[in-house]
Amino acid sequence: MVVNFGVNTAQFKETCKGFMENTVISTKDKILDVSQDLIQKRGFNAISFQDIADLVGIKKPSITHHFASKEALGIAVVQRYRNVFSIALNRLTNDETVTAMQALRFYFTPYQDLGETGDKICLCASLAGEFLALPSDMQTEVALFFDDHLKWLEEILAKGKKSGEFSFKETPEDLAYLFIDALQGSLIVQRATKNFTQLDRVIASLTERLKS
Amino acid sequence: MVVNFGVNTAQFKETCKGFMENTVISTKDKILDVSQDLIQKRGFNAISFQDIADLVGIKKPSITHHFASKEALGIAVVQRYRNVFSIALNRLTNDETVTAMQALRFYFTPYQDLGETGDKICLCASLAGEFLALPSDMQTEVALFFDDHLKWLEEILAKGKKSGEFSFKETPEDLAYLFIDALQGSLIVQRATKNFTQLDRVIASLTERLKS
DNA sequence: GCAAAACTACCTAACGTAAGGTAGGTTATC
DNA sequence: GATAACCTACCTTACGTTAGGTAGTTTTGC
Repeated sequence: MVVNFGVNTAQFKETCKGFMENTVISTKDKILDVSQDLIQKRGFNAISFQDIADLVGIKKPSITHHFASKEALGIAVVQRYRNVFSIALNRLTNDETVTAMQALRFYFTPYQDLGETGDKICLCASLAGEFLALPSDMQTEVALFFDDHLKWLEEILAKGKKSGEFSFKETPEDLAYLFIDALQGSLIVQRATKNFTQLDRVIASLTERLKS
Repeated sequence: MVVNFGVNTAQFKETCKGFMENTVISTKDKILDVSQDLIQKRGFNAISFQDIADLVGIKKPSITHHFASKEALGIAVVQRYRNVFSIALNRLTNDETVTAMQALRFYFTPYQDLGETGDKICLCASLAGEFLALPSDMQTEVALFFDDHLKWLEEILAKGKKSGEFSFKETPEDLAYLFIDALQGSLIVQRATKNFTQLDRVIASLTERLKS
């Protein structure tokens, strides 16, 4: 199972091109991929149409042909990102054979993938960092991302507690807050301090405490 | 004891003006205060000299008289921020009468103050979110902030564990990671989701686990 | 079946605005 | 009268966006 959480879809498809026929990446998708990548690295306000165009290999005004404005592009990037997670996470909760711990371990993998890049954080964490400088429709999308994830985490933690798989004192809701905050915070801080063992240690801390 | 962690120094002094004579806030300090405030709300790349000048009540080029460049201003803001913490945190570790839990509770207060504003996050978390879009000397300052705090937290946690005040399985270093990541992440996420109980619940979770 | 029409995906050129920054003059203070 | 603090005026660069045009492809009408 693959979750596009920082991993470039276009890049991925490009790699597979030799094996998968008819897998042509549209310019529109390339723009989305490049934009997401740049936002995860530098943020929304620090990137320009020129940066994106250069990496895609088109001219600056051509972006406007696919996305009416920078805000529209930003919204499309976040919506796609939310959607990829929505599909993957729903699949997990609907699968009866997946234990709560397995689901949780799967949830960690995109964070771990991002951590390994050394220069990217979660798209929505990047946007949340400059939240008040975002167009309001983008703010809404970012907020929905966190709502989705908090709800999912709460469900999984409650499921694990009910089945006896997990043991913890807090409410599942409160523990969901701790999980997402620590994971997102970890990616942000470790990119700055360049101690890339930090995320793994935080994940170890978080999971260790589910057993007590 | 007051820590300037988001609370505007100039504003504070202005309030006290009637009671404290000779407390004149220099324009330079006002620029620093306003800049810090704006960065915590919107980030570094989304603010301009014009924004700062308007709030300080001077004209745009006058900022250049006090700070040679935007980068120089940014560095000065972070250095002052780091310094305020350095003084307050050192005072705590040097005071033998302060328990580890008291020190930790004090460490939480600036985060709680920020949480109550509803629109501000930690200066260095804001900057870390757009880390790769920052001038490299600013990156260095931001990294030092996290290094300072991680070191302090590790010390306090180790002290509390040694004295039997705290009980936890992880190393103090690993727990320090969890603490700072969860605190910083919490401010970022709750500003977006607008559920402002989040930080307090995370703090409760973190401290609860020191007793087990 | 095929020309006309419409659409898609780009391009070049240029717009108005705002950014950070500079030069040099004016005002206030000791 | 020197120095600091601030101003006006302006520069260059870059931004998002618009206008208008050109291929090439697809759809339509007879």
